[in-house]
Amino acid sequence: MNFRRDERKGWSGVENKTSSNFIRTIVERDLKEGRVKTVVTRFPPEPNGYLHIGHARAITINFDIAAAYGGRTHLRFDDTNPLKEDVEYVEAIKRDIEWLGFKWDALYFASDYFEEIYNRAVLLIKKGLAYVDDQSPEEIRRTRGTLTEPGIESPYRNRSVEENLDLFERMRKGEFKEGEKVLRAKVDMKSPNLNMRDPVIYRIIHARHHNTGDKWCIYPTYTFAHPLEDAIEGVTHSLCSLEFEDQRPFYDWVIRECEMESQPRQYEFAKLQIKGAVIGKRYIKQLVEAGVLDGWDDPRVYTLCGLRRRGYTPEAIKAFVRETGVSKSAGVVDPRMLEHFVREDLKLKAPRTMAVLSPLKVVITNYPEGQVEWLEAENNPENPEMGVRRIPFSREIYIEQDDFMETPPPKYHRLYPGNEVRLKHAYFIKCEEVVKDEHGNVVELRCTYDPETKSGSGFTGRKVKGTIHWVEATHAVPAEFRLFEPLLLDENEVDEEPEAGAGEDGGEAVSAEDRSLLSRINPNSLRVLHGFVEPQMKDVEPEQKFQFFRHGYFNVDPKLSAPGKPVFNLIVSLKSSYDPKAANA
RNA sequence: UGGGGAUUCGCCAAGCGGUAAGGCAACGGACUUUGACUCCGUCAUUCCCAGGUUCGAAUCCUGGAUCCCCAGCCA
Repeated sequence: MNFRRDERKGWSGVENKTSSNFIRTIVERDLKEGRVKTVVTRFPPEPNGYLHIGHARAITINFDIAAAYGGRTHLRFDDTNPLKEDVEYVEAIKRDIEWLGFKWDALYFASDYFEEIYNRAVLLIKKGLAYVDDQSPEEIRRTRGTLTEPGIESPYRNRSVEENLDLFERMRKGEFKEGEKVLRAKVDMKSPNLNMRDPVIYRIIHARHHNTGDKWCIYPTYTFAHPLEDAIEGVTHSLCSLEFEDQRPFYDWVIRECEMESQPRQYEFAKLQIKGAVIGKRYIKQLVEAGVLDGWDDPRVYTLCGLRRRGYTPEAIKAFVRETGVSKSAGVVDPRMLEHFVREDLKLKAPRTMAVLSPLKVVITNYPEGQVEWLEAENNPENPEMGVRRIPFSREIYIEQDDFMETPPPKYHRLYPGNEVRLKHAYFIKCEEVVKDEHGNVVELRCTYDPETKSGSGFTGRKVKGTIHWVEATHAVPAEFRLFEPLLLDENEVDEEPEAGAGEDGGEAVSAEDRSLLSRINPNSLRVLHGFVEPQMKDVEPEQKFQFFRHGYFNVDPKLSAPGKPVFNLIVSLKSSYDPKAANA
């Protein structure tokens, strides 16, 4: 075995690879042809919620592309709608990006550009390419046409430049009510692309903005603001998801007609979907309110704070996201791929320790009463640099209930009456007697040990098929274990917001979909067990990660764990080729 | 009878006219004081379908099929 650091993989064992993709191909071409000198990308979240694994992918793609070609990546809060945004989210988003390990080269707010964006709108008006429309939202919708029919031009479409300028300025001054007037780009009401049918580029919102306060009461729409934001910052490659493809012609129109010096280009890639993942804001909110989840950071949910609390590492998330690639075909990834990367990352990082999740008492009848010996145990056989620890052994220990069967199926090589197994780091023990309560439940095992078989003694007299873990009873630290299964019974990802229907944003109306979501919840998505861990685990730190021998990787829950009262979240179980069902069959 | 995209192994995904990378999963086997890890082996004569061009096509052309997105003063 080689424990030296692998340059490509680092200590985590997670490879930092990135394969070829269509965006890299484009960037390389742009660099080669000289269209672009320095690659500039951006991650532009709206501060209206918590980041999830899909964002982690967008973040990684943007930072990786820039890093690969010596460029820069900006973090830009796309805060053009004061109704939805809050500083709480800007802080949470920054924290999550930093946790992932990315450093933005610059941080901006779209709202910092409001004056500039306003001036570009004025330019459009002066060029006869934008007009103030007095139609109501309903009228605008009705006259937009349909997918197959062209739209109808607004009666206000041909107002004079002077009138438009005056009206737009008065909009800014707050002379009108919300919905009374909007500024529209004058493009083509007959375009087969609905986004070109005179899109609204400014609307009136009398609300306090988290960044600009009450300075503005008109706000640019995404459609208009985004290309300008990109151009102002000198973004060269504006990467977004597939649903914005239809938006690209207008994006280019804005850059051109607003006479922006910088010429960013938009490219779209498919969003990442994970089978069974719950990431939708509305759903999580609903499940928190219903008491199913205990917050945005519930370990069963794929928000970054949830994954973090569960115990997923940034390295694992990034490796996963990179392995997943970038393409234009919308696929659904198997969550086992993510699991693979945490196991891979934690393999060398996480100390091994023994934890009994469902204890069964074992008395070693031939071991002297009152005697305690301290055995040496390696902390990570795959990474000897992690050293050793001492663990107590005595007459009474706990083993896992699953590691004993009174009438075992074939090929069961754990404990059963008359069988001998090895206690990890300790001795062979043999089950001599089964103690039951009045209901016939097994409550205790009486075993004998063989002093000859002590671990490390070099004993080769005979072999046993099974090695099981255990915790010495008198030094055992009580601990809580939280085991997770997929949140949903079926495997469809829940990400997009459902049709708002009666309850617009934040509305409380319960739709049929909402009800059906509750009925899809896996009742076993959370199981809480109470067992024991080794004595040195008493003073464990939040977010410390361990491999519980023969179980899996666990994370110290930062919310629920308390000094002396550790609570562990199952990150991912170890793989296993042992199938109890098959064995029973 | 609108427009824009997609379609390569069970799942992601390279490939860009020269004869199908890789990862996940799965399945054999070796090793094993984790039924883990590791190791070794297997896993697309075929790229949605049908024609065509070419010495040669997953890659080019023609026609068709299926799926996704777009009618917010959301982003």
